[in-house]
Amino acid sequence: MVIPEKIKLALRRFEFHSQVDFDKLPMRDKKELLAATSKVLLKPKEILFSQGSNAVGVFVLKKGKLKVYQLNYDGSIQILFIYREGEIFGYRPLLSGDRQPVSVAALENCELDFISRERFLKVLRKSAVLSNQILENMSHEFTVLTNRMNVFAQRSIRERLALALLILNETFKTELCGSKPSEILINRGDLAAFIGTVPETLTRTISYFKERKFIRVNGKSIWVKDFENLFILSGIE
Amino acid sequence: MVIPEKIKLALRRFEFHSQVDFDKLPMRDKKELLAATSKVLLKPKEILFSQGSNAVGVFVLKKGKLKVYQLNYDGSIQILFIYREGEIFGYRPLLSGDRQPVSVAALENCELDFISRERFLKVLRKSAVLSNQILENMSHEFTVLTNRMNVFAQRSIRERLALALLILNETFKTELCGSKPSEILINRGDLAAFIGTVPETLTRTISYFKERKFIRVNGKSIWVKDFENLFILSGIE
DNA sequence: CGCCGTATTGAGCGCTCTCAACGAGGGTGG
DNA sequence: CCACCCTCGTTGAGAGCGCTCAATACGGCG
Repeated sequence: MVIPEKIKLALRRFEFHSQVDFDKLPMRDKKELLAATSKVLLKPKEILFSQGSNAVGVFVLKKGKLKVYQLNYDGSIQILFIYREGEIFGYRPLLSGDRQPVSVAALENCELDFISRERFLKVLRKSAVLSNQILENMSHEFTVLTNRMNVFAQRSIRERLALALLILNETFKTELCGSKPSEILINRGDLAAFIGTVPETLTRTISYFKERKFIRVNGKSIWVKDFENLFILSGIE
Repeated sequence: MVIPEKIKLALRRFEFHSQVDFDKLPMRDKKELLAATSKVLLKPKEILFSQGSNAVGVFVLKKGKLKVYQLNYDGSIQILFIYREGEIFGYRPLLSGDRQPVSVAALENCELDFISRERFLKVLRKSAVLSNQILENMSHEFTVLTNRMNVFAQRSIRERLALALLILNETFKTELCGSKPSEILINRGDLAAFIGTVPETLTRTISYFKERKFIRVNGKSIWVKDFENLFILSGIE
């Protein structure tokens, strides 16, 4: 079960990897940045911060998965990204001066490092290596976001789910997986919010994929079986 | 005809302003950056660069309007942003090493300055002021993009058009307008591609707004008449 | 065992797409 | 100057996707 190179390559346009490598920083900067981090622990569904709040600092996700989402006036939610271990986030509103445009909550038990606004900005201002890494990350993420926006604007639910499953197969990858399909463990409501639909429609589309043996389902968990066909269905060329 | 403060404030979450202020740069950096720019002129519909090409440099739009879009495998296009005078763009793929994720073409006669990849990166690497401005810009644009993505994923065509018209009212603002509504001059195909629909549906929705006197239409041009109601309709709270 | 939240299945409807025809406007050539 | 064409915009009819509402099944937990 090896994912064809062609698919991996195309998927990169849709995958975040906001993984700043602190080891590349000069030792002095690294120490200053990481010296005074504080640990944050979250239980499933616990909210880290909410849309509209002021940005207080930067977080590094050490363990677990987070959802980043927006709440709409009608109560519906849209999940914009799902972060996995290693991801650094929360720096964008710090830099632009905007309020938090999103809310962040835990999908499972999470462990995070918190770096305060002041400390982060101080190191950023003087460290060219850090600011270059952030620039590089954000540039890529911007590309990813434009690609995803196109998908949301133009594609059917079936196409979006096909793509979402390929993305989540990466997000849920662990060392144990190797090249095997990941166990995508997420409840229907969250998955629906991620592809921008309602749980009923999602369930029907999942059944459609299951019938055609594109995926395997067991309880909440989903495994991709047929990467080729999901890729074709996703229509990302 | 004054736009209520509340609406202006909410719209900021959806407006780009990638306007790097070169005057804030140290004179030496500014000179180095701008010394060797070359002028580019575009006629309407002319393509500046295409999706998948390598990033060759950075552009500053001095005059005119550009569309930034993606072409889908089925031939449909999605306009992601519309740039106006003052906007700087093209630096993101330079920084992330991605290929151009988008194509750029002129909506009207355009005049641009071109800064080569090497020169831009050279100045960026040593100028903290420039890299901070770019960071700040990109952070805000990221926020805008997440907000727009949510709209595309969740909202009806009517809601999207209401929002699009409020955004374009800003994009098409000139000194002449003052606080008066702008003349939004864009053909139906492009406007449809901007809100993620087809021209037929767009026309019907425009008629709907026209009947209710939310907008005024003359040929291709559209003027917003009722900001309050369009704002409510857009559902961005 | 009963309860509550979550997932599935069904029925029906409305929005938006597709396909097709027609109209308006601008440019070109006779 | 007029006839023609080509593109763009509008209008109409019909179909299908995806939403809502409602009922039922499932599963973890007290």
